[in-house]
Amino acid sequence: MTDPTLAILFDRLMRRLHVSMMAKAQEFDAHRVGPAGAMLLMSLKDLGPVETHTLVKEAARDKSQITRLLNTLEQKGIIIRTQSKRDARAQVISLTEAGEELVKAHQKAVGDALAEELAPLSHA
Amino acid sequence: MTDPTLAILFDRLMRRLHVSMMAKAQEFDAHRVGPAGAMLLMSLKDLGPVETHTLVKEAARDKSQITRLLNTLEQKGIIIRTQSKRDARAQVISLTEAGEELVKAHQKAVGDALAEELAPLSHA
DNA sequence: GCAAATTAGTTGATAGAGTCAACAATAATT
DNA sequence: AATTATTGTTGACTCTATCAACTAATTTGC
Repeated sequence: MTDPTLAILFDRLMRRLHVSMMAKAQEFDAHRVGPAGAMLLMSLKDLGPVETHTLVKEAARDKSQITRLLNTLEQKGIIIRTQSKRDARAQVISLTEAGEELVKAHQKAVGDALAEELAPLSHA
Repeated sequence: MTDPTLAILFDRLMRRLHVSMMAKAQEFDAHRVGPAGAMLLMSLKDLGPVETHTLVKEAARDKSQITRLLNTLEQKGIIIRTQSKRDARAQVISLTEAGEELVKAHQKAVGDALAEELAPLSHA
């Protein structure tokens, strides 16, 4: 068994990160994808074009939620869905150019915010 | 700037923890306080009896939500609110005996789940 | 000591995220 | 070939988050 207060620390960290990001959202979140969208985009950036079910596992969210997130991202021209050649049921999700731009901004913002939040904890 | 993928890892960890806890909830969450309630109880256990605003800062949640969480916990006999002597506006929140029992079970469950989730990551 | 500003906590309204079950289409199993 | 599992979508519902307004009490600044 691990110290359960670790979970509290992580929870608090993520919460602070969340509010910190929301506070500065207008600076980088031009397309208003929100924190959930940002996480998904960053995963997509790391993984490269992948099928939806891979994103479901990666993001540890319900598949229904991923569907809906992808819908809004697609409408905004941030990702595109293409038929998978391997599996006729599946779709391959890719970042558009606009998506690539956006995800860079998000990565920077998250990285900066994380650094801010972690700084006071780094000696603990 | 810190590596933003760290945020994805934390997010995923907390999400997995969440589903893991929900899956086994009937084993320990007799009062059905849910994940949010569990976190609050564990904070309260760590801090000892404190005024509400301290919990607000600790949990990094909106105060309105803390109020509502405390309402349900109070109704279930898990916490009690007493007038603060220091400040007539404030209340001191304490765990009842039932609360103490419950929080121990939660701490164990969170600790175990965390250990499970961290195990495969420990060499990364 | 008193008006103005701040803080503690509650309530209401609304939006967002999570969960769960059902479903159609395709793929894998045996 | 028939059964079973997987992929992704939709609908319904609950839970969580956010924001503004409000009362009451406390600090602050003059």
